[in-house]
Amino acid sequence: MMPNTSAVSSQTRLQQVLAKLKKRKFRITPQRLAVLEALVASDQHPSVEQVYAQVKARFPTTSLATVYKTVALLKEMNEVLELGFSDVGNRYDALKPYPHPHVICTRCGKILDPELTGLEALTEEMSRKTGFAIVSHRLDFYGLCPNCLKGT
Amino acid sequence: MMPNTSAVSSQTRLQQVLAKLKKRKFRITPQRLAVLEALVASDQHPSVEQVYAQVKARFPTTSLATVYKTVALLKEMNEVLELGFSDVGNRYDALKPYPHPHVICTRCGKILDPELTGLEALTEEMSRKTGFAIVSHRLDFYGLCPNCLKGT
DNA sequence: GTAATTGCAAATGGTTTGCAGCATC
DNA sequence: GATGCTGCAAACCATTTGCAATTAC
Repeated sequence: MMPNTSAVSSQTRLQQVLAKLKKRKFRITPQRLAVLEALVASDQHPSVEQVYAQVKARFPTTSLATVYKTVALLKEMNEVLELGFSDVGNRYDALKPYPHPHVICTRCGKILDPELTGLEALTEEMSRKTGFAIVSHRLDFYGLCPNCLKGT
Repeated sequence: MMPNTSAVSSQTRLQQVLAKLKKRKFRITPQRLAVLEALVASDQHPSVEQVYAQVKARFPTTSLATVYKTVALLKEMNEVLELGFSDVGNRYDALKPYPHPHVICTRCGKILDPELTGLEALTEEMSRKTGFAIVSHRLDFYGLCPNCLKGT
């Protein structure tokens, strides 16, 4: 089954995840809610530290460990996508928690999630040439965004 | 300029890198040579620990730090490609030290480096849709290899 | 001979864990 | 009220670093 790839507002997405947490009988603590809201607030794939900073602004006693634990929980529920970068550490995407292509500007760090029609064909080519049954992928492009290109 | 993507024997590749090290006046120590040979001996993208184990078999006094330092040097010279995986840590490819697609079997860990003709078109589509000037990428597929599929 | 490299041990940084006390349901 | 969650501090693990001794050139 294909994931729903249409754009979802962060409000809707928040409600979606809250419903799944409740269904699985996890408690909705203020800290969890704040972590979730921070995750869902940005399409720029925030780091744990960035989430922590936002959460701490509202709940100053929150610990980093709690943020990590919440992220781990969401990861386990497949409600957040973890993107590991060897240079810049882990980033998270709670808006589109399924594999999808990224373009990352190596100058300003901006990230876009374009829809690529050619990806399906590429997966098919891969499968045909290797005999693998493909279940997932990771696809990131690196380069300069239009804005940073101007200043070159 | 496109990198030379044709298959290179590990012997040839070893000589290539040694020549570049000499040209840049880096010393060819026994430890470095052993690290390089271990890196080039496998197309399975070894970890630092795996390289270390091989090197230690021949030079028991070698330290892990030396392996890390050599790998860092090669990375800086663009003679090894670092592949970070959030679950399994960093892996290295000294045979094809430029971005290229991988398929990874999630059961047995086997890695293949197929040539995909559709990748160029996909990069072009990405560039056209976002206005980015693409300079690099990371593309990994995950699934089950033919062998592991049989035992399913 | 000299400057680079090694090997050790200590430091680092991101992430995880154990556990006592607290808060959600 | 019971169970799950939080926050703290310590533990972890891969990687990096400082430095004195060694070695390639």
